[in-house]
Amino acid sequence: MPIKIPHAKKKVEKKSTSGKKIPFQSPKGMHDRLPADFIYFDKIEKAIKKVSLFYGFDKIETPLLEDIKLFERGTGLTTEVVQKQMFTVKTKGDGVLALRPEMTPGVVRAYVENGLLYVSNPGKFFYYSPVFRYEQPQHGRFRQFYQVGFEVINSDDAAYDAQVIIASLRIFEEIKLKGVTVKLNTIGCKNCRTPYVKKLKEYYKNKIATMCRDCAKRYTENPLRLLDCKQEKCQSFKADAPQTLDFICAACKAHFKLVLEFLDGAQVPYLIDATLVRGLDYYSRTVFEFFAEGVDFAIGGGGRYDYLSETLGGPKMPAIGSACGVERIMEAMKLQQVHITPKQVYKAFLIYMGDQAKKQGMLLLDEFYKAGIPVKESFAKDSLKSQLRLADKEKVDYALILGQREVFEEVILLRDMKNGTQETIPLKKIVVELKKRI
RNA sequence: GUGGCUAUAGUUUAGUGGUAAAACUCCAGUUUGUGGCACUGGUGUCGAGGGUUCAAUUCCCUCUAGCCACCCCA
Repeated sequence: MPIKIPHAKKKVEKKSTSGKKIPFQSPKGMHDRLPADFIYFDKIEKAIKKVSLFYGFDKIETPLLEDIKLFERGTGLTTEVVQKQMFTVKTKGDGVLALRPEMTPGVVRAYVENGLLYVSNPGKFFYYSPVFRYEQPQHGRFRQFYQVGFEVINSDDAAYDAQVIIASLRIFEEIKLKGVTVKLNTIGCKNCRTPYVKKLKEYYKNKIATMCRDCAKRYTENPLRLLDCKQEKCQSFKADAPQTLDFICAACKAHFKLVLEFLDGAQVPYLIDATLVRGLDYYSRTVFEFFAEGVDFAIGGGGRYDYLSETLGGPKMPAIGSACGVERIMEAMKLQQVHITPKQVYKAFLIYMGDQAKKQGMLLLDEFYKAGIPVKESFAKDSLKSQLRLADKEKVDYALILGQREVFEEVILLRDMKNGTQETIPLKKIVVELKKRI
């Protein structure tokens, strides 16, 4: 076997700029949203704005950082989200802030702190905001992600349980997501949950030995979650476990029944899932989750949080909310190949030849700005061919061609990109003429 | 936080212990001021760092990131 001996490596100076890379990456689980993604991102935002307008929700935005205690007390110390998933920031004093892992406690805080109780009661809000969770990222699971959601604060009316669900479904409808289903359950109030949990523990008591390890832990820490276990060996226990519906108090039962009636009235199809419990401590009564066809994770969820305000030291204010993961919705849209025709923003493209024309062209863009007509340009490319190629790619209807000759004669060529015809128009009249045509 | 798989151009993917390939995209050109089609050419420190070796993109280690399972959730 012949061995080729190579000559010494010669460092070749590369002139290109494209080979160099910045030795930084976006942080784990945090991603750039590039221009192309905004057709989805903006579509969802547009949908929540429209739905909110018609269902009477006002936009709210709270700080990215909050006192860590807000989440410890609100979201709950026993939750995974608070125990392990918060990004924390030390202030220069001795305070500790947390990047919000969810929106609800902040919104409730803002509602009380700003006296909105006297402005809108119940308070109905929507948000479209980033939240942060320190997790092991995976498909559909990120450390920074957007949530879109509704909150109705200071009402225990079942109509709002239904409305929050309906409004969320309307968003999915607006963005043409198919096969969205709602799973629904009630987990009772503070009066009836304790006896129920007792019952549940009684049922599971002699089964601990045969349950999975996590369930053994759940048994003492968060018994409700026993119902949520996905382990094979625990499934058989779940079937015969006492169901919340059979043990909740009359008031909770009546409330849940009302919610269902409102949903029935609105012809919303739903699925009652007795094993549905949620991961945050503050939930009570109605809880729900949204699923979309072809996506294996929940795209959203929510429920009542009748005691959250009290827990935070505020007034008694029953409330309900929902939150959906924007990236997960986007993923579902892509999977379902939801077709979005991007709006044609640019109807015309400015093409120049020569420095004089370039200067003249810049002034012309100002004219179009004043006239409210967006015109695309490419001042970095001097050749006519390149500029026309770009104009073609932009799919504009017209190219405005300004060469030396035209500058001299104070005219401009208006080229119809569809049929290739072009006419000469006095420079002074081009704004008016273009406006006429688009 | 635990276990596993992966990492080659902007993208999707070949390939190799002897300085890398295709398709699409992008950029430029195919003569003089006109896009789409076609043709020609260009753009890569093979994720980062270290080790073994005469030689590493290839083998080994560490790190980072992505993905999968668990956990949890949006």
